[in-house]
Amino acid sequence: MASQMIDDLRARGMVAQVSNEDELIEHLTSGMRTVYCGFDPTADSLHIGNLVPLLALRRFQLAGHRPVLLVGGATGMIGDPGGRNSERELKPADEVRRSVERIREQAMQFLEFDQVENAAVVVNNADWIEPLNVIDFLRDVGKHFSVNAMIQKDTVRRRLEDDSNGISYTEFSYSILQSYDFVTLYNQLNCTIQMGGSDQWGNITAGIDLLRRMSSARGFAITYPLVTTSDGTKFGKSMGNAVWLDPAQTSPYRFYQFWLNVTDDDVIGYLRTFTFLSVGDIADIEKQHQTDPGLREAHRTLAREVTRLVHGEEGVAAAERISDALFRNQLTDLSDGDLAQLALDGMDRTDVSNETLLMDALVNSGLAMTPRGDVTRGQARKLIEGNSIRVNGVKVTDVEARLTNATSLHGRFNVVQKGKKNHHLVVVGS
RNA sequence: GGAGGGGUUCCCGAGUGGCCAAAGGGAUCAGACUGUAAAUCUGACGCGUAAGCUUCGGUGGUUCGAAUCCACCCCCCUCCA
Repeated sequence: MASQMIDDLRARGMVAQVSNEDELIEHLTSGMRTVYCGFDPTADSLHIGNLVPLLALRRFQLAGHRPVLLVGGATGMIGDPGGRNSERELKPADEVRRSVERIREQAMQFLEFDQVENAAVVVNNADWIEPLNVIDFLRDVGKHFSVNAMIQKDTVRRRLEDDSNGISYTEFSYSILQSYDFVTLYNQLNCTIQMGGSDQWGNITAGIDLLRRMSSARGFAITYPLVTTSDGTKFGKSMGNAVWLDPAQTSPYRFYQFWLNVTDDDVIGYLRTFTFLSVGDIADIEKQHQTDPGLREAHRTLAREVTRLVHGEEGVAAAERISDALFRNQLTDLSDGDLAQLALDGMDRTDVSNETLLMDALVNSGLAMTPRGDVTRGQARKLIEGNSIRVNGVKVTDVEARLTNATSLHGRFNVVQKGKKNHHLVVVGS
């Protein structure tokens, strides 16, 4: 069962490195184990990149192990030098605290907490790191770390070798804190396995070393590859913005659309990583996809499955209602009620008064965003003159065009479209 | 504290007195093609309808004119102490 679990993860392309695989499999097979993964509060919401470890923890739980979700209330104050080529800006303390709370709540929906013997646990490393005093920390923990070894770690070395960026002592210390987390979780919860992104390998193995020295215990590391896109763009960005799990920041519709628009080369891999469909089922979908990629069945499945995981069945329904209305139907066929429903479903919406200039509507709705991220009238003008705007399915190239009750669907609705995929519901008042 | 190197528009990176709103590349946005895909081609890419206005770490100065020269300050990197 448990050894199959590693095999399954591997088949899904979710294993980058494993420490001592044979022993780890034996370890996982011989009982319920405790696995932890840390999340630093770098923002007040998790984003789809965080989905990988979150779902991996769930996979462990489904396999009978106990997942521990660590929120980095303390380490988030420091900043991990891993995966970065420049020093992090420190976040204000109260901002970090707020993020910790939000992230904790968001992450909890992916795991089972009640009524199972391997119920998940959420911890915050601020609970044991904040009480530390410097002397004790340096004597008890710091003593076990060799600076000679630490500067060999990839993430540190890269920063030491870079002549335009150094590394501060603060960030240099990050890995010590993370190691100490591992030891603490071992002592408190008998946690023996740490999971993280492949950029965490150095930090995790440092933890394993510390665990051996301080507690004479054996720890294991398992890392997943950082998600990439086949065309080299940054994963998890949609229109330049991160795709968040928080529905207030990324609506279920936009979330759904993100997955639906993944490039062909990535869709199968994402099905493996981001859904709980079996590897066999995914192979069938892949075959189908190769036969007729134009059908986009793989994309539809991916979008539906992941949206369901994050936003539930209702989120999927809302997202599909909007998608069908905007991409499949004739807008003019939609009834008053259909359009009202789109607003309820979370389609982006702006209210304007009768006789509003289309230009103003573009600005107010935020559609007139420059490549740089500002919303300007100039951009609104360029879009209209550049043949990029449709209102209710009809191209509008007149800068003077107005939205009025008379031109609106059912006297008030306007689906304003920028480019092919950006739709905004502009509702005209009286 | 000392010596040296560096801070240019979202990023990288040219530019060393006017021809610079600032080369080139990337990213991004849009148009065409298509399958709400990729690749490709085209256009846009500080703000403004325009006149013009605001940018090259900061503040002052030299000059008809500065991102470019001078002074002081701030920040980053390397080495020395």
